[in-house]
This record gives sequence, C-alpha cells and structure tokens, in this order.
Amino acid sequence: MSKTTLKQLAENLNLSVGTVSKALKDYPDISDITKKRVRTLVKELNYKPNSFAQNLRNQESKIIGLIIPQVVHHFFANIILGVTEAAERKGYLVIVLESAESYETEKKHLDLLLKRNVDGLLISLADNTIKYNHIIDIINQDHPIVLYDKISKSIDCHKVVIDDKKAAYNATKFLIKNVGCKKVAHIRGPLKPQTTIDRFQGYKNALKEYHIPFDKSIVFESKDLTFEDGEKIAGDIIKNKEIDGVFAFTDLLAAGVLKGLLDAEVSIPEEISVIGFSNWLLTKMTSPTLSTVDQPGYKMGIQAFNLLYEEIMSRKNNLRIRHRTIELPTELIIRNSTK
Amino acid sequence: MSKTTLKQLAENLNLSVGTVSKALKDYPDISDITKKRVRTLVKELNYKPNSFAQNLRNQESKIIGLIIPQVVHHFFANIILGVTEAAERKGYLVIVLESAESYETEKKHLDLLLKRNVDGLLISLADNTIKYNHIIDIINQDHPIVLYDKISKSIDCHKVVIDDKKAAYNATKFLIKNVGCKKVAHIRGPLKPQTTIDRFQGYKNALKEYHIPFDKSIVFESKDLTFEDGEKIAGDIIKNKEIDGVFAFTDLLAAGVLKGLLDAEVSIPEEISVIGFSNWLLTKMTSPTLSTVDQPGYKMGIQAFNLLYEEIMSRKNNLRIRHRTIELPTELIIRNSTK
DNA sequence: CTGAAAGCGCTAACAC
DNA sequence: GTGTTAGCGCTTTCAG
Repeated sequence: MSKTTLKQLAENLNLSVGTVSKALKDYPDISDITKKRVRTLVKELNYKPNSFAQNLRNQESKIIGLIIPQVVHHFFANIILGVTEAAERKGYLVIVLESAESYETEKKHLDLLLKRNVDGLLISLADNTIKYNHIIDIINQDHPIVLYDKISKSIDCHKVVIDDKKAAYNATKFLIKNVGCKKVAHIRGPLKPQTTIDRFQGYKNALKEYHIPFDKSIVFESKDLTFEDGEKIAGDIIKNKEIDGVFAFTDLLAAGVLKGLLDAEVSIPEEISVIGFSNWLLTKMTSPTLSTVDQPGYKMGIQAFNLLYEEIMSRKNNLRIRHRTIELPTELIIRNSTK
Repeated sequence: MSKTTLKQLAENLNLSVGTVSKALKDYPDISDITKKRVRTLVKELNYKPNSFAQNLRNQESKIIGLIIPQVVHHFFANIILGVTEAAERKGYLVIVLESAESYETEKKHLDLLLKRNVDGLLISLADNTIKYNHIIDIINQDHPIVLYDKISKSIDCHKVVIDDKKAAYNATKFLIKNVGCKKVAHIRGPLKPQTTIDRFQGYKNALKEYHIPFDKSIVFESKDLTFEDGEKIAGDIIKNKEIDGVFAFTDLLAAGVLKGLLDAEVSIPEEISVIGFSNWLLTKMTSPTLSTVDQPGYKMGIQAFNLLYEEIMSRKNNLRIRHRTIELPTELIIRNSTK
C-alpha cells in the first residue's frame, strides 16, 4: 500500500513526470487524450499528491495559524468554527493555539506557527499584551496578519472588530431610556485592552447623552472576568442603594452579579436591571435569563479569514493594499434581567 | 530579509551543507569548534530550518489532526486545550476540525487531514456515525489513530474514555441512597452512541441494585440534547407526580429541565432532585446550581495525545503494540439541585 | 504536444 | 572530521 507518486504514474503511462504533472493541472498544452489517460490511472491507483513536496516546491503550507486568547469561551469557539469553515472553502487548514491571555504565550505560539511556515496569522491580542513589537516585526517580515476582536489601533493591518463603543452605548442607553434606570453601574475589565476601554467609553457616552453625571464610585473593575468576581462585585453594588441598573463587560460577570444579587434577595429586574455582553449560551440559562449584546463570533471568524486570504493573495502578486477595518454589527438581546 | 538556508551558512563558513546540517543536529563526528562556529552564525543570521524541506525529507509533518464533534462545548474545548498542550511538548501542532456530529463531515474532514499527511489522528465519533469502515480503512493504511470519548468497541486502536456506566451508576445511586429518591427518571440521548447506551445502563444498574423496578415510561429520549429540549421534557416530568429525581444525559438538558420545572413552580431540590453530566461552566450558574458528573476533558486530551504519540513512535520503529483503553475517573459534584 | 532538467532545502549514507 | 552525493516528490521553464 505504498503511496503512488507522479513518477509511477508516468512510468505506467510511458509519459514523463512533467507531462503527468501538467495533465493533472489541466495545462492547455496537453492533449485531451493524455489528460484522460492520466486521470483514469489516477483514480485506479488512488494517487494523492504528496503535500510535502508541493509545499516545498510552492513555498506555501496552505495552513494558517489562529491565536485565541481563551478557547473555553463561547465567542471564541464560534470564531474557530467560522475561521475553519471559511478556510476550508479556500483549501486552507487551521492550527489553533491559545495564548491564555498571556503576552509570553502569545509570543511563543506565534513563533511556533511561523517556524512551521503558516501562510498567514489570525490574532486576537491577549489581555496583557501591551507592547506590539512582536506583531509588527512579523508584519515587517512580510507575513500576512489579520487582527480580530482584540486589536490594537497602532498596528497597521486588516482588522475585524465589533463597534464596542456603540454596542456599550446602546446597552447603557437601553437601561436609561427604555428601562428608566437613574443610576447605572458599570463593571469594566482590566485597564489596558481596547475592548475594555471602548465599552467603558460607550457607557460614559450614553450617560452624557442623557445628562446623567458620571460617578466613578459605581464603576467596578474586574481583574479576571470570572463568575465569582461578578458575585463579589454584587456585594459592592448592594451597598449603594441607588443603583438600579448594571452594564457588565461580559456575560460571565453579569451572571455572577445576577447570582450575587439574587442571593442577597434583590429582585431582578424589579429592583436592578442587568445587561451582559457576548450572548453566551449561558445567558439563556440563568434565572432570570440575561439580557446581553450579541457578538457575532461565527461571522467574525469568516470575515477575518476572508481578509487574511485577500492579504495572502495580494502579497503573492506583490501588491500592497490599503488596510481596512471591518466593523460587524452587534445586536442588543433583551431577555428577563431587564425591566 | 530573505530566509537563510543551510547553503548560505555553509558558504559563509567555508563548510559543506552536510557538515553544517550535522553540526546543528549535534552529530558526534563533528568537532566542537565547528559546532560552535555554526551555532554562532545561526544566531547571527537568525537561521530557521525550512520545515517544508524537513517534512519532505523525513516524510512527517509533526502535525496531528483532531476531530471534535462540537467545538462549542465546554468539555470539547478542554479536550482541545489538553491535546494541544501535550502535543506542543513533543513538538507537534494540532489541526482541529469539527464533524458537527455528522458522519459525512467526519469522513470529509478525515480525508482532508490525511491529504495533508498528518502524523496521526485523534477522533471522537459523531453521534450519527454508525459504520466504522472509514476509520478502519485508515488504520489499515497504517495511520496512527486514537479514539477518545465517543468511541466504538469494534475498532481496534488505543482509546481513552470515561467509565460512563459507572459514572451514571454513581449519580443514580446518589439520588436513591443519599437523597432518598423513590422514583428516578432518566433523560437519555439518541439511541446509537456508546455513551448514551452506557449511561442508560448505569442508571438501570443502580435501580436494580436498590430493587427499584425499571419503568420505561420515565425514561425520556432527547434527540438533540438542547436546553430547549430539556425544558420541554420538564413538562412531561411534571405529569408524573411520583418522580422525585432526574438523572440527565448532559448538563444542557439538565439545565433545561431545571428551568422548565422552576417555571412550573416545582421547587428544587425539595420536590425533585436533578443531576446532570459533564460539569460545564453553566452548572455553577443555574439557580439552584446544578449537581453533575465531572468529565475531565483537559486530562483526557493529554492522555489521548500521549497514546497517539506512543502509537506514532511504535510504528516508526515497526513495532506493533497491544492496544489499550484508558478509563479516566469521573467525580460526582454535588451542588444545590440535589437534596 | 511532450520530454528533459533544474531546483525547492534538507538529511544521511558513504567516501575520503 | 569533513565533503560528496543521492534523493524526498513536485512544479515549471525551456527545448524540441
């Protein structure tokens, strides 16, 4: 059951290796008869081109690398799906590596991927990545890169994001305008990442628009974005009796808040309305179900790959294209945690 | 910034390509001085071996394929993590592809992976895979394969599983013995997969041990294992006033049941105790929190890779080893959905 | 329309 | 100790 090679096909057909190769690639200068002979023998011997040889010859792996901050995460799992599906359509396979939100791991994994000659890289930055030289170096070495979701504005490449600012603005606005909240608290993520900054900004913008004074004391910071952190912060929220709405940076936090408030006998949404972010599966399972912002992971994955593909192709043709940033729309999903 | 090759190193040092190659591989017949010269130049020119050429020469990709039935699934996300980490330690990278529980997709994806000459395959069977020829063929073509989680007993290869029967037995036993349930219902998955069969069997075994007659009418079948399905089945459960315990095939179903029961004003765990399966993140977030069986995805991923590695190595040395099935222990996690 | 030949970059057996 | 050489299997240019 040893692998059949071009050479074997050639010998079988009394042709040269080159001719067989061209026949398979449907070159116009090969006769139809030859092409047919080749194709039937290919089926008969179940010939599969040796991808190693193709890779070496073409200097491309038809593999891309995908860096994910957290695999165990509904949103990112959907990213994986979107990317692999889009990639598959173009004949690419995907190697997924997790940075675990660590700058060091991110660097290490990018290096691993590059050593294997991936044709391009899809990266969402780790929360504690605050220098971008490692990324910029890779771009300067002429590797196609697309940033998605957690990006940095200071890196010049294609990007695909959601409009965090607007999404946060809409969520906060909903609490103020539709629910009628007078005092909306915000739970933000760690200081640095752009997403944290943008959602915080959106929150502030909504307050401003409705002439509600910004109150620093009701902006809570969660370091690790866990359910337990949410529960803990619920304790702080209760202390301020005026708070009647909470916009949390992510669903996990929001779910923790929900739990913490309920355990303290606060009724939701009657006393406090809560909105999360991401539309995880769990938002349908909390009691009450959680209002949230839908973050389209699957679509983002597809877009990210398509941009990368564009970049790969343009580099192949030695074109340099202007880099775009695609913003995907989000949707406010209203469930039972908001009045 | 063009890539440095062995040849360039050789020219720079007035050595032959072969010598440089051997120096890098630390062959004993190369002098220390030469090795040092080579190594310093390697650093200076930032030489990286061309993996394409290495692959072609060694006929190995140092990549393995991982087939996952559902990426958006806490357990399987942990599998990905475990596999990639273990693989990385041995210098392997991982390509993840989802079968989406479809036999056709599973076959297609295996084919894709094989075309790319992956060095081995880690497979969890799709729910609707009921013929195994595609897998057996691959094994006969001498490709290393390890099955994990959803396996088939009729395939001869290394496997890593949990003892579903025992886990289900323990969960049911807990409901009977510790909680004191008299009438425990079971929600099973689709008919075919081994996991469904085993968990159902474990449930029955526990009943038998405690001399509780098996009652077919309180075994409900969920086709798609969704939250919504669980909610629906809750409706059926309520109709039988005697039911005081539920053992569900998976957490998502159990969470749905919880919600359905609560919506119908059944108090949990006072009137009915519920146990799920898998220990998803969401089990900590339902109200009440959900008792469940912890399924160690991360560990299973590590074990699965290690078995595959063993298989790869033994084939390299033309050894044929006896295939083992590793059973990982599960743990009953008791939270607030059980009395 | 087909064949010959070079070469992608590396490894390892063999020669000196 | 080091160099030489023969591939690994494929693609593509050039010659005929």
